[in-house]
Amino acid sequence: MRKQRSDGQETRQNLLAAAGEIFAAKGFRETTIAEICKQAEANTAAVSYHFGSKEALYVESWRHAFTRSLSIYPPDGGVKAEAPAEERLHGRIRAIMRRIIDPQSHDFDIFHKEMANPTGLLATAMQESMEQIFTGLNRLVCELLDQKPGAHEVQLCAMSIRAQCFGPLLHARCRKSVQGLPTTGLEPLLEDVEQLADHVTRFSLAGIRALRPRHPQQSHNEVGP
Amino acid sequence: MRKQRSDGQETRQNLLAAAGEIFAAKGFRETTIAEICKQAEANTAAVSYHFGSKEALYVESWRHAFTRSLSIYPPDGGVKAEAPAEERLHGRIRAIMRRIIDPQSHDFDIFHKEMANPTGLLATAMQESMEQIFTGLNRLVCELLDQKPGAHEVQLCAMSIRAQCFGPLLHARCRKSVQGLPTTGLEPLLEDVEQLADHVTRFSLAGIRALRPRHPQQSHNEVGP
DNA sequence: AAATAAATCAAATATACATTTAACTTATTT
DNA sequence: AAATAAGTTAAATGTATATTTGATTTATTT
Repeated sequence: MRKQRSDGQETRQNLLAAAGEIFAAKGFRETTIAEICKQAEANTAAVSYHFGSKEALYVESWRHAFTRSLSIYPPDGGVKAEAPAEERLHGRIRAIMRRIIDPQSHDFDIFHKEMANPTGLLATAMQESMEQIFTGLNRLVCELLDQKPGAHEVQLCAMSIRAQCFGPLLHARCRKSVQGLPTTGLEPLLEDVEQLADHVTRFSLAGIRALRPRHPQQSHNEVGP
Repeated sequence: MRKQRSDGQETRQNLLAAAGEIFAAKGFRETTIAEICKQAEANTAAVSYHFGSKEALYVESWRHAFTRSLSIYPPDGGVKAEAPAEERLHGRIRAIMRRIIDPQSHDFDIFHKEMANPTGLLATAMQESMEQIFTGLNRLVCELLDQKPGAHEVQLCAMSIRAQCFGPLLHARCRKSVQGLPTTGLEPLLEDVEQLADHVTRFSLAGIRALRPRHPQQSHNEVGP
């Protein structure tokens, strides 16, 4: 067994990085191997050599981006498991939002484009990845609602929260990538993720409480400013 | 001035219909003129002849789809302007959801793909169209919050509501278009739009009330089953 | 230093597709 | 019925781009 040349892994990494960035910006179909290779300072044949095909590079670059992103933004947002449920929710919401807004994170852009325009290539990889983020959120909602995981209310509330995290930020990202759009006056709101996270947390806690089976009124601790 | 041949307008309409359907399913770039023309039973040169280019057909087909959709699902959901604000909110939410879920409506699919993967061609057309739907919702939120249109709370709450309307349904649509995805057990929830609309209304009204400047407690009429 | 495997490269190949062209049909007008 | 304009058509053109090829370079081993 012979050692590999050192520059082999380097081009491979360069390709992964460039691919993540460009696939995120343009989606699978509109991305050309030529562009990726130019940015990675590699020859076009390098993709075929290192990954086999454009498709395989696509999948690998998604995994790469997601792994990176998950390690930087752990799903619990760094909030301790012993903290009150309200704070834990706030942590999770912040984690999702920070991840999406981070211009270095490309996994959500790729994800979004893949949802809108499925190639089918990421189906299983994404399914697994998303679960890592969402099951924790689901459990937390169970706890807040005081219900079993399967309950309709739980599914619906979790859905409401997820949607509020994704929607506005993807919207913001999109606006940036198209120039010449008239501004709507709510751009500053979208810039301030912390404020957005506070809002979604408060809004959602109120929504959850409204659905909770009537109990002796419990902790109404608010989270946020 | 000479009369036009009747079959001209017919192919034109066929092209618009086919284009809406296929652009919605595949997005601009992955759609080929050949496929549209095949479905419209027209020659490939017909696009050039009737619309000038693929780009122009794209824009026209969006307008066509949106106009149709708006006339079938008026933004107020058919709820009278005199009805209580809670019911009017319910109506608007239902209208958005029904429109998205209708398999004959292609405007939201095109919209979504354009957001994810902007061609830039629809920027202005979409801006105008969306406003028709959203300004009404914004005014309503103002009323519910008892605040001025520009207030941060209003923008944030309106955003929360919009996100809850779009997110789950687009999600549902996407799942249908990719086969071989493991089911998650929450598909039935997504099928039942009315239930979903009820949930989002209730959840959001609670969220809004939590943000409302303290007043003598007012009408707490619930909407839904 | 020679041998070898890994990696890179420029150029060639092949395919997919939007658009154009110019001939051909069909309906309407005079 | 001849003339004309609208509309349709098959085939041709040109461009973009994924992938392959075979030669070439580079680092490591013997």
